Amino acid sequence: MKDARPCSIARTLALVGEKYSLLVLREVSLGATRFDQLVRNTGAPRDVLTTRLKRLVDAGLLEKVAYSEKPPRFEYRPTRAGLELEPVLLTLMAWGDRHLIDGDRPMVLEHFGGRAHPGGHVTGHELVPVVTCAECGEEVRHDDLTAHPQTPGWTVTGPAAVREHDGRSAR
Amino acid sequence: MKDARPCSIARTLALVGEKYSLLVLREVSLGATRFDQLVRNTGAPRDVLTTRLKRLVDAGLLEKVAYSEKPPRFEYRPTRAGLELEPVLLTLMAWGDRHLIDGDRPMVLEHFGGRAHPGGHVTGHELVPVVTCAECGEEVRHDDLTAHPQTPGWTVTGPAAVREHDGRSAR
DNA sequence: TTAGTGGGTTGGAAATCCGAACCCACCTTC
DNA sequence: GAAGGTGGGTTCGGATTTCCAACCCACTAA
Repeated sequence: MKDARPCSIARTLALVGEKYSLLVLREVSLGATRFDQLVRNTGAPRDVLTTRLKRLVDAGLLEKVAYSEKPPRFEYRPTRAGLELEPVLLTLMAWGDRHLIDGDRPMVLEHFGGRAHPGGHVTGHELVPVVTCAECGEEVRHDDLTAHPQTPGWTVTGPAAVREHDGRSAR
Repeated sequence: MKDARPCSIARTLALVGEKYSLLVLREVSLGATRFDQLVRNTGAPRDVLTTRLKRLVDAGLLEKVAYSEKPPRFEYRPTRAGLELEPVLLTLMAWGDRHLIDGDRPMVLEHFGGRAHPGGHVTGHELVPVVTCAECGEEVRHDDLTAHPQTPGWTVTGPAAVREHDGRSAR
């Protein structure tokens, strides 16, 4: 990855884009925080898992917490930053559910939103994740976006073209 | 990846989780659809890019459209399914902007939402992507989720644990 | 004619991934 | 107290992938 467009997507992927990294985060989010659980549930080879865990801990996405001395044993808990990657996992899962699944989905997420009625039955509903804009509250559609690269020399040219500092429009 | 938890995240990543694949989708979403643009903007080696493009076309995320005969030249346009991965890109970018950036963000997305006033000035605002639940409209928080694996033998055990087959509700 | 461009393909070196085996400390059961 | 099991790794050699530079071919422009 020599000199590509400077981009937060690329930088994030440099951190968690290696094989198994996001699956590890999925598992710790689900509560499987121990080494052998991670081996079983992600399918990663043990040595690969070791290096992934090291990397994620160093990056501050996981923390290594001892749950036993003698023998020293650790679990890997997601930090706040790690949990904040959950939206990525949710959108990946939603896409896979929509495009890759033949029959039933392999996992259903139940969402307890809408300020649970105090005292009443607390009932959830199925989660249907959608990306919206915090500013205006609307669902984000591709055609409503315009990209403004901040680095000179890395303009965009397509339908989402930037119309910068010169009267004529791009393309 | 032998036998791991059956999961749409894993299946989606098996498709687009290889190095550069998501960057390719970023670029075609931005309008850079030609081979050498993709080489420049993603930083991928040309041969790797060739195999990635082949894979994405086969999977139906891109379509190869001729824009010149003699010599035959193609561009790679995102299909609807490909564009539907944009939420993944947006959440990755949002995370990187929040956690990885020292100074200014490398790219700002302008959102034209809220049903543009017909005739008036069409002004956008900065996009702040948030994952919400289409069912109840609320922002999705980790603690509001409960996972229900559908495959026997792949239960979850953590704070998002499943509470199956016993009447009491979660939380 | 010479140079340049778009879109690849090829070859060898470098990095990564993989599975299995091994290790060690502890706990339990016979 | 020997035998086996478990949790958490490390080490090994070999199989894949990735990388990068060089090359190729068809065409266009100067």
